[in-house]
Amino acid sequence: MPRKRSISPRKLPKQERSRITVEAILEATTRILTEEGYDKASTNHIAERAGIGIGSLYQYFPNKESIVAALMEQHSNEIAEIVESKLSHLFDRPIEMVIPELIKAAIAAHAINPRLHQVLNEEIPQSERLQQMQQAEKRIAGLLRAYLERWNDDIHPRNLEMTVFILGRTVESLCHSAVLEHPDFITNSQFEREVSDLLLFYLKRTN
Amino acid sequence: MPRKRSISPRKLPKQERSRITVEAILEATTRILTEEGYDKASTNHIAERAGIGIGSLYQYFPNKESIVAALMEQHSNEIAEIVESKLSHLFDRPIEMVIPELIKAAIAAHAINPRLHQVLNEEIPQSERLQQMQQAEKRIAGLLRAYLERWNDDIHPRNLEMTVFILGRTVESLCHSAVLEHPDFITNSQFEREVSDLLLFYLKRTN
DNA sequence: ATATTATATGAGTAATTGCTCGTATTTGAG
DNA sequence: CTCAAATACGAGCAATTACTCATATAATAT
Repeated sequence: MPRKRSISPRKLPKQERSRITVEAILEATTRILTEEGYDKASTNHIAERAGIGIGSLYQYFPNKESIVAALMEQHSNEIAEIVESKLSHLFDRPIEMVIPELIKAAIAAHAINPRLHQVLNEEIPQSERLQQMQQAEKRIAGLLRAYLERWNDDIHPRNLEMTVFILGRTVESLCHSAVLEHPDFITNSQFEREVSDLLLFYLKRTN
Repeated sequence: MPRKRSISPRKLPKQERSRITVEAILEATTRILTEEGYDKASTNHIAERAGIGIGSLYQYFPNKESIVAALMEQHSNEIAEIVESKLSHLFDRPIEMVIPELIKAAIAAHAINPRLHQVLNEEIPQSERLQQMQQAEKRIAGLLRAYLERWNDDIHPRNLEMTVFILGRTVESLCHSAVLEHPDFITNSQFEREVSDLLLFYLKRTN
């Protein structure tokens, strides 16, 4: 009977000081990931930069994997919440209004901590990167699908599933790369405008 | 004077048997990366699966980094060549013909070894992933820019640099994700058609 | 004050890592 | 055949890794 490698915390902090310890661990991990990269994020180093003993770290996290998982869930939720809160009001608005807002939201979400987002997305070994990260994308894909279905009379995509995929991937990929590789694109609103056009002409096409 | 960590081979193979050894090393590394992931690719393990001694490995590669770098350059060249050879004939053809071919080429390029492409793109620590990988994208971006300039009278993008970026990123990202996450999309030609529409309506827009 | 629980600690361990170096074998030129 | 150059080898080292455990301190409850 192979014991599953647990991801959940070893024990929950009950006093204030331990809450601070847990926070320090997550903060230190974030700093290391963004400043030094994933391969420098050893548990010993995390404890050191958090200013705690290595033993304390293992009081609350059963293994290294669970620390990164906690960080992913946190970051993933922040992103999904930004997009969801911006789009939830716009369900009955026409697509010309929704798409630009979606793009603005995606850029804002990526601007929280671009480097952390990059490391979490690109540097974590597959085996550790559970579904947690893609969970945000799933939630957003659900929103998009619901929206497209609600406006079915105006948009009528050839293939709903494929359109949701193209929409989601394009927005995510373009905003992600732009924030990291072309911060100059983001300063004015031209980039938003271009990406909006890309998607709007596609969705509104008639044939 | 800090000695730079070299990437180039320690010595060049001069006899046939050493050429075989070098090939075995690269092949074993590819197999490990695709089957077991980057974090299982230790130099000892590579030598073992290549059927050679660890000492032999270090005859031709100064360090682990250089093995991955060699693999990246190889893979990167294969991809760039596929796309370039397909597009070089089409410089004077209209965009309605070129875009679908570009997408077909991109899908074909990603189909060579999708899992290797994924690991090389998503699992290698930033510090090791030199520019070599993005070199293929740079070459392709150059082609796209030249094409857009040649058809400047028909397409007149608002911002050439931004349009090249959007074009390149969208094609790469959609083909990459589709091959890995939606192989069912690839079997028929509907996906090609959809992505073509996405880009064509954008490029041909008049306003 | 005492007992119980929660929290903190870091020396130590077993495993793995990238890599060296002395030595052995094979090859091809003269 | 001779011999220098090319190639192969792998035991072993220093460094790093994830993680344990015995012990100590602090907070809380009674």
